[in-house]
Amino acid sequence: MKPKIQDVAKAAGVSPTTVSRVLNNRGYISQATKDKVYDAMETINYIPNDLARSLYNQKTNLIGVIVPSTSNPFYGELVAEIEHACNTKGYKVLLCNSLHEADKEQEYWDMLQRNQVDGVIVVTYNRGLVPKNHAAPSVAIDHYISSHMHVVSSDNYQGGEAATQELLSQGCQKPIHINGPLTLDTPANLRRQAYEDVMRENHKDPMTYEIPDVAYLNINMETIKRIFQDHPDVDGIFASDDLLAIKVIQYATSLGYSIPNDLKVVGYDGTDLIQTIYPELTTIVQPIAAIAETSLTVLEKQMKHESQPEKENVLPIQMKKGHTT
Amino acid sequence: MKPKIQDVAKAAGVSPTTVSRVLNNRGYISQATKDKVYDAMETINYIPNDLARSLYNQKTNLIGVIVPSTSNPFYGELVAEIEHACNTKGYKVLLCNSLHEADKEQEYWDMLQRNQVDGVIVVTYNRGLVPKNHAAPSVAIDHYISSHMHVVSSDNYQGGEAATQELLSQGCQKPIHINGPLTLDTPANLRRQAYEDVMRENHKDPMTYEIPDVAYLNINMETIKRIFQDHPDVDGIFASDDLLAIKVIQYATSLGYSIPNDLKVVGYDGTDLIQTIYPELTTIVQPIAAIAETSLTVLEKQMKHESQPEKENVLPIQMKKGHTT
DNA sequence: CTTTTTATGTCAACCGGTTGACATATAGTA
DNA sequence: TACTATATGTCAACCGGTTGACATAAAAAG
Repeated sequence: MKPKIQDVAKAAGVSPTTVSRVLNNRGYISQATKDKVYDAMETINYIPNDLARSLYNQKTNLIGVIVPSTSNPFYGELVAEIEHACNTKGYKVLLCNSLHEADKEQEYWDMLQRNQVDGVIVVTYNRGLVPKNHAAPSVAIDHYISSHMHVVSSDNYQGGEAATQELLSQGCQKPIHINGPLTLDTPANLRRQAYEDVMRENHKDPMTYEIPDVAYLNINMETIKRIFQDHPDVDGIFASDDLLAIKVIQYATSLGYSIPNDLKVVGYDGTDLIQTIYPELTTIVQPIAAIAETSLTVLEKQMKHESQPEKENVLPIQMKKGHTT
Repeated sequence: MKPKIQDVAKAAGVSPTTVSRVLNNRGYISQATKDKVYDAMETINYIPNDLARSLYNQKTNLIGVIVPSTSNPFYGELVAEIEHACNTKGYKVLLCNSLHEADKEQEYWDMLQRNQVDGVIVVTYNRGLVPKNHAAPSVAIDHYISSHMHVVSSDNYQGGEAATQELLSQGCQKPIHINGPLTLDTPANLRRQAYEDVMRENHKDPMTYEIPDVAYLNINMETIKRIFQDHPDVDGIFASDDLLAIKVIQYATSLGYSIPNDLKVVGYDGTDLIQTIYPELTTIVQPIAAIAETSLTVLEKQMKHESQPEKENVLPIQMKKGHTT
């Protein structure tokens, strides 16, 4: 049997209460006793049971994180940053990959609640899933999950502006925007809005294509092909994520387009990974670490009830100019 | 206050024991009572407390997963597959990113034990860290952590053979191997061994370079530069992972080498991501999903004590021929 | 030589759910 | 009618650690 506090007490020749006092730094304890207790814990290999502690304390230090999938580099990096931020502050991460499936998201929410998580960070696509009785602090990254949930995102409008202006300033006459499904109510739609606004400001007709499927890596090449069929004279593309941008570049290159001479391409996300293996890509860099930290801060504010966090937290993006524009 | 079993009992007009019986399908319960109980749970928004359950049951259904970082696509995909396998079988994943730091790994092991995880899946680099008293089932992926820990890996020797033979069969006279730090005691070193064996069988001198640092994405370009300085006539490179292979290709291209005419390159890992954005890369594909599933199976066998799992589980690799060889 | 402060022990309740033992009552069956 | 299977209740112990109340005693301070 695993040693418990009783065993430590016996080994150290003190009472269980004293052991608990040592462990929680409560009341008066002499250094000698502390040493005895720690020695005893060492010799009998005592490991505190956080389950029991959490049950009594009504605090688990668990944070649930729901993302589509860590196999996508953006979410992989985001999760790594969230986990890092959590670890720094003593929280532990329960990881959930929703795979864009609504029922999975729902199951994960329930699971996290059953496990008494102190908070939930969610990057997910399906609205209205959050149980109405969900009392745990929660924050959504880049998505409007429900009207009363806090949101952290990067400045998608600014990003859309920067991308579009980059294409125009590089001389594109007919830049096209490709985005994900607009049925999703996400701040990322502001990227498209910004594109359209900038185009109109420049007296150009915005032209957008929509990728119907959000399934990861299952990028619908049909849409990309259609763009080049419809507009062989396209000279600029603003893709709503880097993978899409790379797919566009590959397809365009296969058609004989020279990048950036015939066609300029801007991506979005700017993960370390893509920047490493595709450094030539011009892209809008999201502040992933800052998003992670801000999300946790928002959660903590909710937990401590001390100050009401901002409903919407928007973080600045950066443009990273490569050789594709 | 969150509703508890007592509240459900009151709302349903039954005893707490009956509610528990309904929840755990124990003893005799009439359908009518079941319905009453479920209805009551619904109306008062009851959510079972898994902490309390786990405490009594001595089973948390938590699996600890320690990887260097999910920001690396290989680990990102591996974690996604592990989480998926766990979810399918009712386990939950506590995620730990060790960042290759020994003390972090140690802390995570301790944390996982305090949280009473049912098992640990670890992909880590530092030997001898596992607490001697670590009783929880555990399995290492691709690394020999301690002499008595079970290991799951892909067939690294076969992978090394396949990669080297591919280069030779494509006419390389002087293929060079680049690998990670050999101080790490990992089955991945078999890749190098296989390379050396195949070279000798073909009466060639093996030539290997070692990347000193394991820090992610912090690939030491110095080593790559040195290879081309030392051997401008190099005509084949077998890199021990895809990112390294891509870096080599980029550098070689910048020097004016034409791939695959002047230089052929084989990578390793074959993640979906790299296959998507760099489909031209010839690489050795690790069976990531199978590794994840096997690891969990090994853990489960240990948990159930029913059958002793194999000490070492080696899964077959596949070569994916692209246009870089 | 009191009065505090420090140090430790005993005991029981509690966190929320589970389970075995035992009691009781109704419905179905031999 | 007697027997059994079904259905539900009461009660207490337990999982492992925490905490408040209270007692006691030695050391430090006045």
